[in-house]
Amino acid sequence: MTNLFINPPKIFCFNECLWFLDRGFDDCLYNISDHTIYKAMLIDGEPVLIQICYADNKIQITSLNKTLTHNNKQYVAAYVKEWLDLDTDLSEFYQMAKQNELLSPLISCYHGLTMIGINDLFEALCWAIMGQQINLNFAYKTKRAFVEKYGESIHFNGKQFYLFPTPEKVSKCTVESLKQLQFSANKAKYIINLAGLFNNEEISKRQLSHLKYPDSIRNTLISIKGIGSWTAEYAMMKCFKIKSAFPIQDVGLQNAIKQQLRLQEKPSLEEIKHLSKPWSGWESYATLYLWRSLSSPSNTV
DNA sequence: CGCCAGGCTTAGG
DNA sequence: CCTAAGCATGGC
Repeated sequence: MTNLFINPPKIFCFNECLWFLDRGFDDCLYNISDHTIYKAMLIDGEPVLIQICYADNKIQITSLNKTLTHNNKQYVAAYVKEWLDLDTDLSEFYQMAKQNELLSPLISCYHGLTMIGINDLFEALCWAIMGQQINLNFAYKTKRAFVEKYGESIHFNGKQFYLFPTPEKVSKCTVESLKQLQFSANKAKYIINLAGLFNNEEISKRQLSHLKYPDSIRNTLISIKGIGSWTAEYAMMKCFKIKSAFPIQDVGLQNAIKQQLRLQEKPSLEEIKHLSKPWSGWESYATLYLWRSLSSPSNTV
């Protein structure tokens, strides 16, 4: 057991983050109970269970099954900062949002919500591919089946905590085996192919992080089969934390805008382009808050 | 049966 | 660059 503490950013609300994480979907890669997050992560190649809670205005992290060295602690702190986007100062976003018809109610309702991400690029891309064009409940169901079949896990206090399957493991899956988990044949192909690219180090987060412009990251991602612009923008938003990333064709975004503005029909691409002009530079956060608005309570503001 | 769900690929302008 | 068609799967 090792404890460490992180100071949250100025604009931050742990409870809003907890609520988002626990907003009604069955995510198999963390657990929430008693205002605490439990998540398995890899430290020095070894699965470790950490808990994250909030006390005395600090984020408190505890490793539950391993004593952490000084370097381990730094790694875990960096991991959590990245996961919860704690190095982003939201002042500028909030200032813009305050003057925006669509966003101003949302930043007051969900004040302090941050971009909870997916640190691992392979996981982010697989998850985005799994979620393409199907309802989210079903997407989480297939993700659980996949993770429980191919992912490592830690047993702790009578529960299993899972890690996302590695590219190495997934690259050896067959289309048939994934179809049994209710993947479509195409998605199975895309994910197995993607796993091969990661396994052969033809693609990595580190390599893409060095690219100078978001467009070059986007173009590299889109060149991979199964990754279109929605998936690329999703990964840029959730994994690279690029603030201007924007899955503009997202059907959830369309529904959120329709609901917020009480439109009869979903807004067209042109309407969304127009509405999103003021968000320039913060499109990813605008999308996050609109997605958040789709989950109860406070379905409409 | 029909329509929808946090789309993608391919073919053809 | 843009549009349309075809594809694929489960939930309601």
